[in-house]
Amino acid sequence: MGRAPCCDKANVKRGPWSPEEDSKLKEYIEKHGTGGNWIALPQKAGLKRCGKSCRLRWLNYLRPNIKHGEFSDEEDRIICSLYANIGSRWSIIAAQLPGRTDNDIKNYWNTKLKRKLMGLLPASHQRSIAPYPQTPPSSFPSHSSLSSSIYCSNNSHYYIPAPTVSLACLEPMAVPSSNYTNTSSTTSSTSLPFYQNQDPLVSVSPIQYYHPTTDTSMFVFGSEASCSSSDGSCSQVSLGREIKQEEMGFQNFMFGDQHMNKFMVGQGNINHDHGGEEYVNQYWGEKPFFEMQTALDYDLEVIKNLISSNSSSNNGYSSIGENKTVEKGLYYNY
DNA sequence: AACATTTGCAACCGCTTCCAT
DNA sequence: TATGGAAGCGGTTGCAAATGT
Repeated sequence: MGRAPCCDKANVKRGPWSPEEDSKLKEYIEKHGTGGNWIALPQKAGLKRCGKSCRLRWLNYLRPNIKHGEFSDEEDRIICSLYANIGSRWSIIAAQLPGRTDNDIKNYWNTKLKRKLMGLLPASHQRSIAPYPQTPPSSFPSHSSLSSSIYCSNNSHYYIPAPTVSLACLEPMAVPSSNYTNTSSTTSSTSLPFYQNQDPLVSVSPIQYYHPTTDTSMFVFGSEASCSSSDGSCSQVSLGREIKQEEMGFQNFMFGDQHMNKFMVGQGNINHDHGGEEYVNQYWGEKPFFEMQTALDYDLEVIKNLISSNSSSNNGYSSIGENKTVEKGLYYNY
């Protein structure tokens, strides 16, 4: 039993909008607003269109201050940077580009920008990037939710994309410091004054923590899970995507250590109410941490990897063994 | 000039999320 | 807490225009 259709498909007009329809819709919304109900709007406006179609037409074409035409270099840069960090979250990307719609950006990316980027790397640089193996190396955490298509290989170094965020808006926050200053799995005090990035844009990205005294940064994918579903599984968001996990308090993380020039990815339990900290599936990468941030080279590598991993998967969704699903270049355990 | 292919983009489809009840 | 309906979102499709042969 599928869901009921949003409108009577047989009695609604489809296809391109006529100028008359446009002016009817525009006139109605300018006079009455949407009323918060797109389904009822077409009838009130005298249009034989589906409410969803009206909404799309208004948002993507008719609403004021819509910008059409060429994208600037600055817009290109913003799109690339955000795509590298959050993937195809077009609505979020669009929110950073005034006047641009998610549809516009998506079309621009798929038809122009992606190709432009794929041809942008100079040949010498392209040769320096080792082809990404289909599967992670054996040293890579076998049960980690961070795996094949997110990690990048560059010679013997493996790393995952880090968010390119500023340290400008940070709020104090207590986070575990074990395994962050020490590679051993022994726990340590959590009193270090880390600061959590509060930028709403970054809230869908790995959370960045910063320790001002030691001038070190740490990125954590996901958040402490709170279990509420009846089947005992948990949901949390990492990179804006949902991760379900069976064990309470487990989260996926990447610790970057600027002093050691190393980083670590893995999973851990930092739920202090349930037995403190425990880290599993650790993997220490040898890519200097600072190299993972902000450089355009880095973004291009990530983007290239994302593009190729997306195009090689089945519409971005393909099964990789039991309980694992590739989604837009990442796969998770659940 | 005619036809084939490619490109660009508007619109649609269906799934997920949100929110009121 | 569960449920249903509407909005939001991202992927895909269809088609006209542009370009190539």
